[in-house]
Amino acid sequence: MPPLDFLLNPDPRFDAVDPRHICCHVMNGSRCEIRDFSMCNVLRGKAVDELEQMARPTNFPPRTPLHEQGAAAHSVFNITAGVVRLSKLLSDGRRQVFGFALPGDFLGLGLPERHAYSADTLTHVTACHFDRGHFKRFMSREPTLLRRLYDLTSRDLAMAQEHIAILGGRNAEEKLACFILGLRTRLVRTVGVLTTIPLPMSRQDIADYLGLTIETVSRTFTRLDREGVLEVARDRVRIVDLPRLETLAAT
Amino acid sequence: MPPLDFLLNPDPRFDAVDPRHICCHVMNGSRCEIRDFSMCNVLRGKAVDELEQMARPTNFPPRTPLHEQGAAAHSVFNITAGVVRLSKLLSDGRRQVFGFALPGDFLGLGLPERHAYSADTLTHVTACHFDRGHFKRFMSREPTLLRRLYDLTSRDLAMAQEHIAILGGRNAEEKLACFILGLRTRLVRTVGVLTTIPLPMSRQDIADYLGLTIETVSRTFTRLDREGVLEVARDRVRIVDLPRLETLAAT
DNA sequence: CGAGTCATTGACTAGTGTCAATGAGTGTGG
DNA sequence: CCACACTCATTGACACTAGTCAATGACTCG
Repeated sequence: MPPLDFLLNPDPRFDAVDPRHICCHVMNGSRCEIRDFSMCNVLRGKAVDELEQMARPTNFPPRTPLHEQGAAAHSVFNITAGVVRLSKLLSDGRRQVFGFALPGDFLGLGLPERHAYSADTLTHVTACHFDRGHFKRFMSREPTLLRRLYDLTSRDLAMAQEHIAILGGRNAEEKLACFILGLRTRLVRTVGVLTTIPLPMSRQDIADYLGLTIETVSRTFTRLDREGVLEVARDRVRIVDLPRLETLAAT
Repeated sequence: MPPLDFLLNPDPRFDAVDPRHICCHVMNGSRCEIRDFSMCNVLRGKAVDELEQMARPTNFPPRTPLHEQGAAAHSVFNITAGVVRLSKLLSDGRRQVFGFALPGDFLGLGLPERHAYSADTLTHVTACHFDRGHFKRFMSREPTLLRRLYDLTSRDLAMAQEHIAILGGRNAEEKLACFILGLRTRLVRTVGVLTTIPLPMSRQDIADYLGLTIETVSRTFTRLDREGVLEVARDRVRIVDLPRLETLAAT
């Protein structure tokens, strides 16, 4: 799947690129692919250069923590490639997955003192790394950026409410349909419309996102496959019957 | 329950009070009870007066809509007394309740073009009503207010994530324990610590908040009552065994 | 090639949902 | 003031979805 290369496999030459011009103007030798929809797209002129000076481009291998729940928050991140799992380990041993951050997503929106949840890479990930203190001060000098982050937080809140509605009263089939279609929608901005949806997360991650068990996720995938709605593989699903999937999701 | 009068029964003489000084300084002839923790508490001097000019104090009887999901958003509200249910009717006929707004809460945080959900009063409610356009312009002139609303939105996002964790993997007993303790915590800022928690919402509302049915809510209340954890009445519960309730909630 | 991880499948169980009847509380009109 | 209708909550019987436990299969990595 060539259009997903960008998402899943950042350029290995990344490390060689001049770090002073990676984040908001130039990346991998060309224009930054995510700037159009990223948090920094409201900045102009000198402010962009200033943000660039602060940005430290960073490369994470798969299954690496960007930050841990409860730890003091020193950093905020802007994801430029790859997929990050946002989750929290609860006191009863269960893990709740809140979502999967994609390129263009900003981690650390509320600028909290301590991270409320953990962020771990599922794929190779490249991200612009900012010192939280520097970023906070920069934000208070730049009301347009503050306004932008406010809107992004509002969007995240709306997404969380969608998530609540999915968890609140749906059966396993409907939950899974919502999950696939939600992922599909969010991938549009980076890779365009897809019929094959990559699943870089494990069945356990999907189960923890939907409030199900891994067995139920597996069985439900199998059933949707048998019924000709999806073609399920370990790391991707192909949408065979979009109308029926949409009927199941029925938001 | 005298300390709950403020929450549930606003002063009937409310309408008679000089409307020019109701919202942020003076209410019911005395200092505004919610200003300390409300969105406007970051404003000083002239800005407070300006906000007051914009605020239209409004009185809503029980079971009245403040706004409907999907409707164009003309207003934002700051709740000064009473309880408001935030919910959304889904396409399958189910109703998802996202939460219950209490005095000091601000409705319309993202300043969206259209309301994403409905807001209906459960009790008598008094609220400062603002024209959305005026408020938006005022906010862009007042970075401290923008910053404050940003923080409030981040707090709402954290609450939504709590809600997700509650819905994600708990049984009915744990969900109900979380609900009661969550309500208790949020009531602290207005009425102080309580052992008797008022329940102005119906069993159906609780069920729709927790992703359960009304029957399961009822049965679970009955069991917690039999086991000596709660004393359940139609419109309130008394916490008899707080430690056991906290064990059940086990966040 | 073997160990290890992750996903699938099956058998059984437990917790909720569904359907239906009863009970309690509230408001209205005679 | 009481009777009635109406709404909401409780309780019971039963069904069914999803969870639990266990075994097998598929894939990856050294």
